[in-house]
Amino acid sequence: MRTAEPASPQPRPLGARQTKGEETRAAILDAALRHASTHGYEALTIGVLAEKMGMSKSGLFAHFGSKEDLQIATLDEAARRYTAVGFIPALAAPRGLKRVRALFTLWLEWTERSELAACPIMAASAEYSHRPGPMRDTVEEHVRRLHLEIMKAVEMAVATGELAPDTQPDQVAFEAFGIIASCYQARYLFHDPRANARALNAFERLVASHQVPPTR
Amino acid sequence: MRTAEPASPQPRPLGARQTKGEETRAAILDAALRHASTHGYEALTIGVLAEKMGMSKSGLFAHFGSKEDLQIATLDEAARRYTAVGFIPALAAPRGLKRVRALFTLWLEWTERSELAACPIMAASAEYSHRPGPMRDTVEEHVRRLHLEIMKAVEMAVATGELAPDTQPDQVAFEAFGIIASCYQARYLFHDPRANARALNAFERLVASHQVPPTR
DNA sequence: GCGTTAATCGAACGGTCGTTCTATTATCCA
DNA sequence: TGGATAATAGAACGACCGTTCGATTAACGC
Repeated sequence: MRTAEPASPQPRPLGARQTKGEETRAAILDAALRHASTHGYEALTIGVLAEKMGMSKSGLFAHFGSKEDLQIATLDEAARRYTAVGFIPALAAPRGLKRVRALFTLWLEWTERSELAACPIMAASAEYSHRPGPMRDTVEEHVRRLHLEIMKAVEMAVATGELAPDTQPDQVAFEAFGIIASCYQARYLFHDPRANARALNAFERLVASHQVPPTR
Repeated sequence: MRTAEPASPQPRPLGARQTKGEETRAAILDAALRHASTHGYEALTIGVLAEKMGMSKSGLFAHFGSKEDLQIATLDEAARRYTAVGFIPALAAPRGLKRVRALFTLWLEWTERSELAACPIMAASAEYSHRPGPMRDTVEEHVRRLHLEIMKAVEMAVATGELAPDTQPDQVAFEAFGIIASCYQARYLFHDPRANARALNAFERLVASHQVPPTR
């Protein structure tokens, strides 16, 4: 399926100036990400992207070994941005419930903060969860990693005594993912202006149900 | 975008035998639904479908006015099946919490009961929620209808006194959708055998949090 | 059974797809 | 600044896309 191997050039020494090629590649991935987040990863065609970038098909193609590599690189770029915009900042919150809350709220907001029309990771999850292949493997890895991070944050909230000791971190992560997914549906399919409020409401009820009861 | 108008033939008088054309069309929609539920609606190409059916492209095409009509007809067929398999049977349960529960569990199971690889409605929701057009409008209508039905069932459970009077039916529906979505992700992306158990667990916690407290 | 209409086929259309070449230009390091 | 190399362009490929059309075959109502 793939051709040669121009896909990922060696990472340059840190701090080195960006090559023209790296610059172009980054610009392509930016356009690809925006396009994929509204039209899906399968709609990432070389021709459309090349026209959007004002360059030739073959010129654009040369930055990636194949269309599949372009798709994967776009998905990886999405994960990189989420990590930078929605995850790392949440680690500034102190361990425990505050960090869990920070993770959730940033997660809700990162799409808008990144000026994307939708969450490109959840979109990829829906698009590829049923289709074996490298794209499915990649998105599974990214989503699984996020799942684990949420579980870790919940575990710490149990350790600090803010959440009940019988809290099941994986169940909490499962339900948190559901709230996010439903929020996206309310936001984008229903154009419901109360989508975020509903999500926050659901999250607070989720947390409250695991908080250590005052009596007993 | 569309050609003539062979799309939907007049509905025959009830009980009349099925025309050869209607039969073929139904068989096409069956194949289309199975294909779309794993590969997405955008992957519903005339050529692939024709080969799957063992007929010519133009022969298949003649049953629909355009590719878009085929996609919409496939989505409508999905909704029709869900209604028959996952919704109507739930109405056999008595009004109140039992019916809410029946709606939820059937909803969880209808995909497997229909031998589909995924829920074609949630898949369509994810695929088109960001893309204006007839497909988006159609899926929005179907999902909205389901949303309303769940709200109605919850309202009845409030009326029977099984759920607290301050229960917000739309919030419950919002969270129920989330649980279903997360279940699908766990099932299909993670291959988590406990996906259904997690979903039922989450649903029971959702219901319990709205049940009338024994004291107070 | 026959005539009419419905259903299907086969070939062809202009387009776009991903990909491969070769040639040309731009960038970068010594 | 020159010479090696990276980046891009252009044309072409075979394949498939959705769609049209005219011819052919099947199904149906009388």
